[in-house]
Parts: sequence; C-alpha cells; structure tokens
Amino acid sequence: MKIQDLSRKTGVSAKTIRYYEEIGLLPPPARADNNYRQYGEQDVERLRLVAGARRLDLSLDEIREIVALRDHREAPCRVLLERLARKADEIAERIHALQQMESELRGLRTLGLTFPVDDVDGKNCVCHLVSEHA
Amino acid sequence: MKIQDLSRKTGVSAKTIRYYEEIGLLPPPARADNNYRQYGEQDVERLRLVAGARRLDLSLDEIREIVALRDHREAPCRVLLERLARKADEIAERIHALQQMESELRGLRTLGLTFPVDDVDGKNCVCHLVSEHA
DNA sequence: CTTGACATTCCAGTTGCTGGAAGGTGTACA
DNA sequence: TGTACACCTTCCAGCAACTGGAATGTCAAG
Repeated sequence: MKIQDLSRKTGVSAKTIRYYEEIGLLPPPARADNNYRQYGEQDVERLRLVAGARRLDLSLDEIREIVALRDHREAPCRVLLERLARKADEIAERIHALQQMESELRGLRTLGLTFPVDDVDGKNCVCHLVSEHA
Repeated sequence: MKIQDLSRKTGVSAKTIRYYEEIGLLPPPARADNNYRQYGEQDVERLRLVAGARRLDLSLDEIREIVALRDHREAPCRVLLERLARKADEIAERIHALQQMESELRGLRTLGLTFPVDDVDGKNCVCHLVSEHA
C-alpha cells in the first residue's frame, strides 16, 4: 500500500503521515525498490488510532505515550481513558473562558454602537473602551 | 520612559514589546544616548489599544489594520466594531464545536469504562472505539 | 513520447510569543 | 575603587502541528 492509499483509508494527508514518521509517531515503513514507502494493514490501524485521538484533540505527545504503550504490548486503555477524562475537563474550562469572552465582545460592541463612529481621538469610541479594558 | 516602565503600565512584557516593534505593530521609538528605547504617553495609549484587542483575541493582523487606520487619522471604530462582531461569531462557532467534542469525550469514556481495561488487541476496548471513530 | 499522477527529500513559513546567551549600562553600597 | 545587581541591547532558537513549495524521480496510459 502506498502513502496515498494509507492517506485515503485514514483521512490523514500524505504530508502529515510523513511528518508523523519524522517525529517518531509512526515507525519508518519498509521501502519498495523505487524507495516508495510501503504500508500494511497494521499501519492503517495504528494511524487510525492516532487520527481518532487527534480528532479528540489529544496532543501528539499524549498520543505518543499511548501508542508507545501499545508497542510494548501493554493495554493503553487505562491511560487513554484517563486522558479522555482530563481532556474533557480541559475543554470544559476552555468553553467557559470562551463564553465569557463572547459575552464580553457582544457587550462591548453593543456599547460601541451607541458612540459616534468617526471620532478619532475622543474618548467616546469603542477603541477607547478596548484600550481601557486592558 | 524605559521599556520596563511601559511594560508595567500596559501589562505587556518587554520581550513582547520588542517583538511588536519588530513586526511593525509599534513604531521604532526614539533612543537615548545609551541606545535604550524611550517611550512617551502616546506609546502607552497605543500599546493599551493593542493589548486590549489581543485580550479580546483579535489577531495581530487584525490589530495591525486597526492601528494603521488610526495612524492615518481615520477612525478605526467602524472597522473595530465589525471585527468584534465577527470575532464573537467565530468564538460562538468554536464553543459549539468544543461542546460537541466534550460530550463525545465523556460518552466515549463512559462507554470505555464498561469494557475490560487490559485488552491489548481485542475489539472491546476504548482504543478501538477511538480508532473506529476516525 | 509525452502527459499526468504519483513518489521522494529538504527548506521555509505559519501564530504569538518566550527563553537564553553574550554583552553593555547605571546605580547603590562597602 | 570594586562589585553586586537590575536593567538594557541584539541575535538565535524553539514551541505545536502541520502546510506549501521547489527540485527531482517513477510509473502507467494513450
């Protein structure tokens, strides 16, 4: 299987596959006579796990840890479960921060709309609100 | 005013101030005899606007556009208001995506907990769920 | 025999900084 | 006068996770 085939089967671009290999997330595959990378079904599975974990926003470092476990024939499930939980908490936090920011932005805009819109230096423009805000 | 003073007045690190200068977000300030950067009140105001906009998650490119308008003595309010609105929409989208991801993570974890936790290759572990998911 | 779709490597850029090295300056204190 | 310390300068490198592009090689079809 060539790199494009692996790419199609996993939804990961060839560029990214090479990158994952470079940083040691995927093992260097066998090469054909023409120096093309050759992949097998194992590689599909491994890359699918990586891609699935990426989709869930685990970092490449976290994923590296998980696939390393698998490579040592240890079940990474326990660790993976823990990571999923932690990541969910992290995301919940980020959501909270973003929600605050959104309401702040909308509030600022609403307030800004009540001000003259072509006031370059005056204090009555949204620019000034933004500055004050720092 | 030296760079640390400006830093303290704006909450932006000296390192970052130099960086902003380097990328043209702040104009190169006058220099003292000893080659130290010298800032005035104008610089405080300008940097406060930049810092406020950053805090609202505008990109440096967007901010560059806004301060450029100000430099041309045009009121950037109209543009800034528009950017704020657009940014709020963007954030709302991101929140939505993150919410989906969070519930997906929690669901996956709950499901994973019902599986044996030391199953290296079997189909009944959370790793497999994650892979399938790609 | 050429066109097109693949493959390879390597280098650079993205965003918004931050850290560190190597050196110069300014002031307070013994 | 020495020296400790906080500050200043420049430049170079690195983070995350890729992506784009150049230059070159390979292979099958028409």
